[in-house]
Amino acid sequence: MPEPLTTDPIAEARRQWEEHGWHDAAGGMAAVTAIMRTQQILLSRIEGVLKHFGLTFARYELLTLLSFTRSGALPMAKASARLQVHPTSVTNAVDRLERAGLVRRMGHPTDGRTTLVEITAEGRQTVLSATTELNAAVFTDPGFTPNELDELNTMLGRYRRGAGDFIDHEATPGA
Amino acid sequence: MPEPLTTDPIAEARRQWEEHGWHDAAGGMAAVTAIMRTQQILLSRIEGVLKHFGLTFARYELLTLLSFTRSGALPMAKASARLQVHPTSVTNAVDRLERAGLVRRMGHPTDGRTTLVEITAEGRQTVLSATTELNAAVFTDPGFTPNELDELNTMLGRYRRGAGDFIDHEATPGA
DNA sequence: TATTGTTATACTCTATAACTATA
DNA sequence: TATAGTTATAGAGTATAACAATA
Repeated sequence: MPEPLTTDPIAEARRQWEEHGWHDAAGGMAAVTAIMRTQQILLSRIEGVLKHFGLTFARYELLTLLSFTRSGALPMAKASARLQVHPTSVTNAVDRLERAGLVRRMGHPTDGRTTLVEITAEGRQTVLSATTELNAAVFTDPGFTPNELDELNTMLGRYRRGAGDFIDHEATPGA
Repeated sequence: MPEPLTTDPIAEARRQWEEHGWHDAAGGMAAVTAIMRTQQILLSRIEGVLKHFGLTFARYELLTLLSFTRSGALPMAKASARLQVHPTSVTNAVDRLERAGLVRRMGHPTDGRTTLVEITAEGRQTVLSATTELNAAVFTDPGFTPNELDELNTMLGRYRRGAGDFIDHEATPGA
């Protein structure tokens, strides 16, 4: 990685936006770019931890989802919908996880078309260890104050709902 | 894309975190996951616009950076540092942009090692059109209130500085 | 005819290592 | 010896299209 910058590149971009007269868009541009960059930093921290377990964030999320299920199994399409990723991404993730022995493919008992993904005992063990380390290394102190976390959860929850990410009754994620 | 969810998957994950006794990490997990997801939504909106210009977000950012330079040119390493991406990513982006006629590679006048990237007239035209459309379609109304934008800029600016993203004197990006 | 999932293909960005050329 | 950049290679996620099997 390169040397540290001596000035905030996003603040600098915002200044340029203002100079070009794009006042209405400057704040939005800065916030959107900041979200992009923050995601990058967080993802890099997370994947640094998950690497120890041979997992990527996408595969970790799939394992976590399965581990929270009563039966430990889910149809591929359900996993795709819940994780909000493309079906081929699930196929790919399951391929890798299956090769690692963390999940297993099974036929559906009544619908011959659907494939069930089931987490294995080893998968449960792995996701538990990974979560423990992730919680300690990132989630317990992600770099925001408790107050900021509440604001983020409220604000982004509202944003995601507005973007059609989910149809919710009225529950507010924050607090 | 799959059918819309009837419940917020992040709120659901948070509930599971609480149930497992991971109270200290639940809020951080939810906020971090929300940032990830929000980034995905925003990026998809942005790339939907940039597609009309044959650009990706990474290439758009490079073009924008060059267009804000006095001379319209920058050494590869400088671009890498400013955009906070890997040198090979810059090489790749410049390859594509050069093939599209939007930038041009030039030798450095005094240092034979460095390559300068210069934006072409067509590149300037393209980045201006793209910015106009991006501002209208996304940045002017990104889905957050002006107040929320300020909070995001302040909060994420502080976060990025804390993460060592840049060494700033004291300037606060928000407001 | 519609749905589920896989395969093939392709295109991102990212990262490491090996290499050339220059300072 | 250190720096700048390219190349080769590999891996990740994402996406479209074609296809098989089943409902």
